[in-house]
Amino acid sequence: MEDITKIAETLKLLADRTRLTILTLLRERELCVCEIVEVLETTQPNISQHLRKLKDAGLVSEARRGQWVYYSLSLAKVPYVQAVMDYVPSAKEQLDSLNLDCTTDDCCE
Amino acid sequence: MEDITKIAETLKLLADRTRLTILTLLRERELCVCEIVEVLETTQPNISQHLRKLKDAGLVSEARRGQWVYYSLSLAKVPYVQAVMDYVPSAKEQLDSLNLDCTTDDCCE
DNA sequence: GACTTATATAAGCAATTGATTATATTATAA
DNA sequence: TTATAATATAATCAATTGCTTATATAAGTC
Repeated sequence: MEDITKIAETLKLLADRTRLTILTLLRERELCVCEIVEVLETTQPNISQHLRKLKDAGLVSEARRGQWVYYSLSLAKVPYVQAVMDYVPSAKEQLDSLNLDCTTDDCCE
Repeated sequence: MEDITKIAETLKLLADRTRLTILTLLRERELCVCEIVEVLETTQPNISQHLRKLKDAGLVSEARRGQWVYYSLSLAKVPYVQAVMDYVPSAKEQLDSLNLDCTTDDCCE
């Protein structure tokens, strides 16, 4: 079992509205940075920096495809994070509205 | 299900080594402030302030008995906190050493 | 090549946080 | 009532944090 200091450290990553929402969005499907930026209505560097922290902790993984970098959840090794996520309400609706925009704006391809 | 902002807010309370340790200690049994101070080797106001935050969030409850105020876990209404706690290693040994001291020092009676 | 789009990194800053020290409150004991 | 022990609160401060703006890198397009 993980050390308590390490657990507290990891929980800090969840204990932020923006990052917790990012993880919740990624539960639906992998997303590129610009999609997350659009849904969360903030700046791109802000999201990139949050993603970096999540990646450093191993909570998400990235895959570049062309100009886009897609992020996806990787919670296999942190069961307590997965356990928390089970109690976070879905953000599916926010993603739906994103898709609508994309058909008109050709955002992210 | 709780709102994501509220969940992030509550997770902030767990995302601190001192507070997470306090909750872990309280999993063993209720403790008075001075016992927690002794185990965590910090100052009394520090612990009191952490306990206040945990109490305000409803994660612990207090019961005064004489000069002592005993704190205990109350996680019934926050299942995701309970879920996290299931992955935090026991702090039973730290409490054992506390008991030894008490027999000699008559700390907290 | 030059231009655009997507993303990352760096620097700066206001706000929050965890801790300390000092003081107040509450209860017990002499 | 005076003294002591347990706890709470207030003031202060250094460190951390989340965000913004500016700039750099990387990939695609013309």
